Amino acid sequence: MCTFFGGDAAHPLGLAIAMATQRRRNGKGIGKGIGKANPAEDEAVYQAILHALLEGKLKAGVKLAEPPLADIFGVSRERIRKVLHRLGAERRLEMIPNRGARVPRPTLDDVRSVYEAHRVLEAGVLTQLVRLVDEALIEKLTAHLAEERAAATRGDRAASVRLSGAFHVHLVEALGNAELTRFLADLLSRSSVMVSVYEPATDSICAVDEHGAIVEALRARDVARAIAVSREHFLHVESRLHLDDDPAPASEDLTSVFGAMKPKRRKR
Amino acid sequence: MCTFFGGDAAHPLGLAIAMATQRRRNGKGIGKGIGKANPAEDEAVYQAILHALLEGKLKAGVKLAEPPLADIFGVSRERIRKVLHRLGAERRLEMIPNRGARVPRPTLDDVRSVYEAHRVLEAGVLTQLVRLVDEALIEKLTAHLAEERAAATRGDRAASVRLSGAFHVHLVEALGNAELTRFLADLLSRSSVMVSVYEPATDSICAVDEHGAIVEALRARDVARAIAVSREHFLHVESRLHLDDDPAPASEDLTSVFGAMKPKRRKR
DNA sequence: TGATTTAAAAATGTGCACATTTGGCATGGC
DNA sequence: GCCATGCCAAATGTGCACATTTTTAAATCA
Repeated sequence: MCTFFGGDAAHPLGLAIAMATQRRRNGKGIGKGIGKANPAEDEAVYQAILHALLEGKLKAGVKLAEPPLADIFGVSRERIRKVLHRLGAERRLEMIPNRGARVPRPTLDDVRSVYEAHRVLEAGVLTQLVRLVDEALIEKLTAHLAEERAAATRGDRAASVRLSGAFHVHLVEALGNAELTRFLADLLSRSSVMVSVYEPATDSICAVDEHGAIVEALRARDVARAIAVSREHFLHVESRLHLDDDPAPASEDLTSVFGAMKPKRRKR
Repeated sequence: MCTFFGGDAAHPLGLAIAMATQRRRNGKGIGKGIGKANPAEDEAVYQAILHALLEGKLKAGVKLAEPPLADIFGVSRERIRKVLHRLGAERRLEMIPNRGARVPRPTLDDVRSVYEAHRVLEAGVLTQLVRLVDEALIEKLTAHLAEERAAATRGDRAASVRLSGAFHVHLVEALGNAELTRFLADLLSRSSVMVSVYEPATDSICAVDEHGAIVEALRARDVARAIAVSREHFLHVESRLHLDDDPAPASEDLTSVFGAMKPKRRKR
């Protein structure tokens, strides 16, 4: 059932390969010449790893060593190092001193914690939203519901998952508060990593009706009902969480994960 | 009125100076000798700068250049650099490419956004809390109220400010959700920086009664009332926000801010 | 054979030497 | 007198050469 996934738009992978190819080859000989200023390069590597993480291509527990990544992306090791530490600061990677970076292996409690946080947050959001709700918002949400339903009947599971998460994003964004929006995005990105372990997205769509009930309560400006429905919705999702029995050895081969990008040179 | 300030306990400044003094002096001559592994050193510098930020010693807009900081703390520039970038990733410092780090200068809207986020979050927290509230929690909160009142009558403004923030921390912590607790801590730390610009803490205590009303509503398990009171409380605070007319040139002298710590050697 | 020790290889962490960029200041032109 | 331009000092960014630590493998011993 509904695994919430943040709605990222552009896929900067193409950008990554473009920048990787255009790297200069400097004679490594005597020439001490160095400092190259390319801020886009950092960003491209960052986005590539982040996307691999969000798309679940990087399985939980996988080690992200610096040398192979530097080789794959065709950049210096410190470049990789900086990105890895940044992802660690954002709590998207687990950094252990002297032992490198790993994709976090969340416990079941961690997952529950994230879902509960989302549930509590949305209760607050709805409380505030009933004060601001207008026809335009209702229409927007209704249109979104139609999209969800369409994807569901069409059997497009990927779209269903995406739209299901987007619904909740629409709710917070309606408040127009950057802090709250960021917080939700944080929760969603974290939950997306968990999918690979506790895949709650086994059976198909079930959320559309519940989402519709929330919109209905909003239209009626019935705070209590909106919160109650939202709560039930989340508890419903949480109850479906289960440990994936077959941990799936998790392909340790980073090259296959980032294989799409063409580095200066591969392994040799 | 009540400026919320996260309840930090230990003051790792002593630690910082201790580590600064015990730094080795290596002959800077030919000896290429290098790599020293001291994880506590990073942490000490990080905590020192963070605390200066949270305590408002670093005024908004101040430039945090690497060389002087490296000199003050007696560590290498890259050490400082790493810490600065980390603080930037946490959005506590404003990082501009090729132009270094500055203490952020939040707009009035930024401040309002933070307070609004706290307000919305607390609405959600209270919604969940009325389901879990028990005698133990009520007693704990009541005891806290007594502390607040004591500090107020005693005229201890610093304690009042600290306890006022701690009250809201107690509320989220009661849920036992790490994500939510972290989010609140984030909001509080951000608002503390804003105090230096829009000091909302001009007049003394006013929150104790409002805090008491929240506890009262919790005891009665009256969600609507709890949220309403909380909301009023926050709006009350927000309404007192005002732009500080006299921006106070902001002592650009970093040495005076971090003067407490004894480096290997000062300016010379 | 299995567990322990030891040595080699790989990976992480850090200071340093640069290159690049920015900011300030003086000089010169209008 | 004021703005534009060029130059110089300072600050930021980055690759590299190490040291340190961890991990892997081999070798030794019980």
